[in-house]
Amino acid sequence: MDQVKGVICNQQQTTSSSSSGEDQEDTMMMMMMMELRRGPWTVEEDLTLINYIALHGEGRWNSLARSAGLQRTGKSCRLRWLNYLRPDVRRGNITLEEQLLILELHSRWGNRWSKIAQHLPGRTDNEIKNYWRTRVQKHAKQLKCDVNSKQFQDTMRYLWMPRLVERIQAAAAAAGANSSATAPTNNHLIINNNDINSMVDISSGQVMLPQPNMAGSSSTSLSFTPENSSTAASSDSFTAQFSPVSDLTDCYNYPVNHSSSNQDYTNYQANYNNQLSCYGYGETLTSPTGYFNQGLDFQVMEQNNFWLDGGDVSDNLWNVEDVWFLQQH
DNA sequence: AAATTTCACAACCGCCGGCGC
DNA sequence: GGCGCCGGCGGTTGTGAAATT
Repeated sequence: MDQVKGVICNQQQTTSSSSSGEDQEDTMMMMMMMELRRGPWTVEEDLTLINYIALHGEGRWNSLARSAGLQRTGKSCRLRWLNYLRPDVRRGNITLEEQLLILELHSRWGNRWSKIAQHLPGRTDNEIKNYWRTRVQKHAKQLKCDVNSKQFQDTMRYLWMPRLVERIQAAAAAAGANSSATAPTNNHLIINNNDINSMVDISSGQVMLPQPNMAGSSSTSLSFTPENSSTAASSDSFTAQFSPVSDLTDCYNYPVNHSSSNQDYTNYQANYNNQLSCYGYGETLTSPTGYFNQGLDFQVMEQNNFWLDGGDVSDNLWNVEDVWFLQQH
């Protein structure tokens, strides 16, 4: 494993790059003078870094690297510490709650990974960025649309995110006191995932998010309304609602399997229309761009074969609705 | 079983802004 | 105000593991 392919960098690869500024020259200088290592960190290097920071604290990364005797750039040390070695860093198993947060915050702020990461304690911008690229963009690719396109963003907002909320609540209800989310009490579902202290209001469908660096003293609500769609949002503070799950569960639970009939889906769609109209989504099933007003091409859906029965959690959130949603363009 | 492809994620790169001198 | 250093950020790449052919 930790084979040192940490190539001792001499003049490597710089020839073709556009020698932009001092960063590169400085780095090259340092590398030539100190034979700086690159690539995967070894256990010994990790321990050295951990021990040094334990004794002297972090910061001043370039001098830290030198003082600790690490043949790494300060940047490399900083990155290794922040993304991997820090005691409070959490890796892997991005929860449903975290996925919901990521989707919402990304729709709001775009690729502001560090800003998004501030709302996911223990998660690094790097991990969120990787999650986005490997999971979300993968689905955009499967659905043959651009991840930044309006229809994909609306698909996330009006289909995927409500589904996530439903799953979070279903999981909480099923698991009860043993789950990562406590059973609903007083119409509130507390998502108490060690680091994530979010709250879903059962009756209103609100998700309350903790503000960063405020120790849960205030919160932020997620929005799923057209008024607050990705194009409209601008404020860091937001409050709005998605449809209460208790009323829309059936919609999201449409049986996505191959035996579903056209009539089933038509009924389902009508139901969805009715439900949404109850919550201010308009006369018919609407999105800001009106995708829901179109007909349905089951043949195309069958051909696309998006009835997923496996894969990770996020995979399961994509189904016939998404394809249909996107087919409307 | 071997080869190939895909996935996940750690690490690097270049750019930029803040800050001290 | 200019300069250099440092650190943060977002984009990209490299690579081992897992899945597929």
